Amino acid sequence: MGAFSDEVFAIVRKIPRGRVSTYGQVARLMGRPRSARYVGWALRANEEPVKTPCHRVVFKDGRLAEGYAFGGEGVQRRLLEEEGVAFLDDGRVDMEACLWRPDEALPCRPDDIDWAREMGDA
DNA sequence: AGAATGACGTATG
DNA sequence: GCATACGCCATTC
Repeated sequence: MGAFSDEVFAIVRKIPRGRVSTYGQVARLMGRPRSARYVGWALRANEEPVKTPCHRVVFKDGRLAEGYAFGGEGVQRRLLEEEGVAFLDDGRVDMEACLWRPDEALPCRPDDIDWAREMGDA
C-alpha cells in the first residue's frame, strides 16, 4: 500500500457515525482535489473494511456506489440507515443533513454527540 | 517498461 | 441541461 491509500484510509476512518463524506471531499482533505477517482480506487483495495467505513463515502450527489462496492445491492444503504443517515425520496443520501464537515470534527467527536442528541436522546 | 484501468468531479461543447 | 473529455495515483498485465 502506498501513502495514497494509507492517507485515504486515515481520513475515511475519521468519518463519524451517522455522517457521510464524498470522494471529492476526501481527496481534497489529502491535498489532491482532482484525485477523487483514486479515493475510490484506494477503497477498492481496502483490506480492512471494518476499520475503514468505506460505506460512509458516497458520491457528491448523494448517490451510492452500489453495484461495484460491497458486491450487494443496497447493502451500503442499509448500513447507513442503521447509523441514522437520512435518505431522500430519490434514494440518495441527504447530503445537507448528513455530510461530514471536517471543521466541526476537530475536537473529540462532537458529531457523535450532536447525532445522538438528534436521534432521540433529548 | 509501456499501456490499460478503476467506488469521481469539474470543465467544456 | 445533457453529453463528452480530461485530470489524477497506484496497481496490474
